[in-house]
Amino acid sequence: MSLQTELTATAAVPLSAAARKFIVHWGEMGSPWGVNRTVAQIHALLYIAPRPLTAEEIAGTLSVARSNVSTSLRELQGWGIVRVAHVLGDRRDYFESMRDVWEMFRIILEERKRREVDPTLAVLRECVALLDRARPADAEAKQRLSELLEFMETMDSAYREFRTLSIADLRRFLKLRGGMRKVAGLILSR
Amino acid sequence: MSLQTELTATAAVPLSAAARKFIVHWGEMGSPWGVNRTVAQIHALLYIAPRPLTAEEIAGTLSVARSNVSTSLRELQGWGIVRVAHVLGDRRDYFESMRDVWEMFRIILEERKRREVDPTLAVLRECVALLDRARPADAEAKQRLSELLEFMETMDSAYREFRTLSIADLRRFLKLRGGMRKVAGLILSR
DNA sequence: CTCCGATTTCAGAATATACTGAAATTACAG
DNA sequence: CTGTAATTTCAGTATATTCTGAAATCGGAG
Repeated sequence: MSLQTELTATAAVPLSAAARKFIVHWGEMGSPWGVNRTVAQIHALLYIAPRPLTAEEIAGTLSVARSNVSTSLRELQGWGIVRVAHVLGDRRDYFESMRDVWEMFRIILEERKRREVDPTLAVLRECVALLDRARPADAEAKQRLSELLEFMETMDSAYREFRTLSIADLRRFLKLRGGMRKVAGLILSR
Repeated sequence: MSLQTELTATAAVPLSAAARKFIVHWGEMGSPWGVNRTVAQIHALLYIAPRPLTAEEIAGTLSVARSNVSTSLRELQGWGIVRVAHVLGDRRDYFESMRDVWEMFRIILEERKRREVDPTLAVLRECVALLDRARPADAEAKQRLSELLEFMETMDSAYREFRTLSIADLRRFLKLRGGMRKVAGLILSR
């Protein structure tokens, strides 16, 4: 028997009231972001945990099936915001969340763009191409889809540039009070 | 019997292949954005339609129940991107989508901030306040939640400023090639 | 190779969400 | 007020998603 297991049947990590509140809320906010409750709760737990946790501990703390934890951890690893760590002399996998919120934000943005924006751009291009040789009755649809495509392409390019900024620069820029005003003054009104 | 009704049992609007492709795709993209398929499809249909449509026509075109259309239209009106229009001498409600993609983008961003970001900020503030008088064991959680709160507050302020720009300025800014580089050069490296 | 703890897979159960159709309500014409 | 088209509400049904627990797989120790 490993040193850590002792006689705990369900190895739950103790949580303060604040920690519980945060985990529950993060779980509820998951849906609009396209991740289910358990995945979001596990992420919340790992984010505030003072040390990496085993799947067993996560299951015990959140009261969900061990198998569910396994699947959810795989998804979080797929997003690239959770990774495996190991403890010397312990065969079990320990999991820890990325700490840097700015980096996490960037990764999630990138991933969502890949999954949602890129396929939509592809479809819009196809549709506009199809409508180029269409009847006059489809003129309105063509106009609308072209505008939508142009909008999304503008956003996409802006995002690509924004992505080239270092986290440090991005942070400094967003923290500037009156930053947007300055941008408007310096760059726009030429 | 009104002039428009004639003998059509299910009043469907004819759709080109491109239009169908767009509507189907937009419906699939709905989930990650927190709206269900029908709502997203109705929005897509109204967006490309050359004229306002009745609920009946929408139901016929998309093959969904009339009552479902009613509920979904209500939701779209709640988001503020669809509105009712009327035709002289016709009692029925006609529905049309907002046309300006930039304005639609702004409205959706605003609404999502209100529904997702604001409540999370409130919870994080509560949690950090609770952890201020907590045991040393919770030091890590406090640190993590403080950082997350600071990050979200920075984003929130940046968004508030960004919101003060006119659509025209915003558009010009995002369309600037090398815009981000210029911002970095002019504002950041002081 | 065998054993055993750790992990993953997956079929079925539980739950949540979306949708339908009938009934109720609304609102306008006559 | 009465009749009727238009719309909304809502209880029940259908569908989709999430979760569980048992079984299979993995992988290292001996």
